[in-house]
Amino acid sequence: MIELSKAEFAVMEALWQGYPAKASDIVKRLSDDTQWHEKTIKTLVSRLVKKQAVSFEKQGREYIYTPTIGREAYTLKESQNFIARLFRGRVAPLVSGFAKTEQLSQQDIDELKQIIEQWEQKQGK
Amino acid sequence: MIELSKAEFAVMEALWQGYPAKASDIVKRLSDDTQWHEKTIKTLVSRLVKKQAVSFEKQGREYIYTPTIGREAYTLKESQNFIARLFRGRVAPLVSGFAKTEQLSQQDIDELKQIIEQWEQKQGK
DNA sequence: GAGTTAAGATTACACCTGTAATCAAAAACG
DNA sequence: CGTTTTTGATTACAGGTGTAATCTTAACTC
Repeated sequence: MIELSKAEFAVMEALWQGYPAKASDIVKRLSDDTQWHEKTIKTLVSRLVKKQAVSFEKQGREYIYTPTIGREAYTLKESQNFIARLFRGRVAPLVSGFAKTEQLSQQDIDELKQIIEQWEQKQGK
Repeated sequence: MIELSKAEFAVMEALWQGYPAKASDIVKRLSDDTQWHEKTIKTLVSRLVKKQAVSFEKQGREYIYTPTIGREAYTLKESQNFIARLFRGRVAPLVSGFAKTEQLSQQDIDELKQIIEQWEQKQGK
């Protein structure tokens, strides 16, 4: 699997926001959230290209970048790894921790209920 | 917050299994799961001491190590960070990913139900 | 066309990580 | 006691990461 550092992931987020995108677009989007220097961002983009998390096409003197992996797929993989490492693969203990520290919103609860319902639907035949 | 690398976390796991513990105990426990050289483990323990994730007391020529942070507290913090970074702080989207890829067990569902019930109890006054 | 930009490529550099090997000293062994 | 062992301390070293600065070169600007 492709491994992304935190900074690299942040750049991917900017790209996932809309692609294909020019480096300057990515820089612009990231300036909203970070103080990163343009050079820093370009470095990160290069590393993403090298890792093949991002592909590009030349257009004039600029490149147009496109993510090669989807956000959903990536975050799912990462989540699996994380949950495997910290909670032996089971997601409930994590949610439990959130519950104990009052970090579940009504919205979370509603969504969890729906997830359960769907799960039981599929299960129940 | 104290930040642990993956290898350091694995050492903490071994220590959390039972403490205070001698280095040799930690080494023994880790041999079950890893191929790490004793020297490697000692290095990691030293780093943990430096990071103040672990304290020690001298006993003869050995040290007796004790974690300064609890597993629950640490994994909760880590989870919060993780969920904040990947899912804007909301836990449901993670669970949803697991559901979609059929990684929820009956046990998970049962536990989630219970979490919800308790949440509503507390909420409902 | 000559000079100026500006984009990506290359280089930099300190700190973190994984993964030990070597060193110093105290303890155990005979 | 002198020797061997074993423990923690110190040193090592390559690859990853955050955070840019410098270099090259193709593309605009006049």
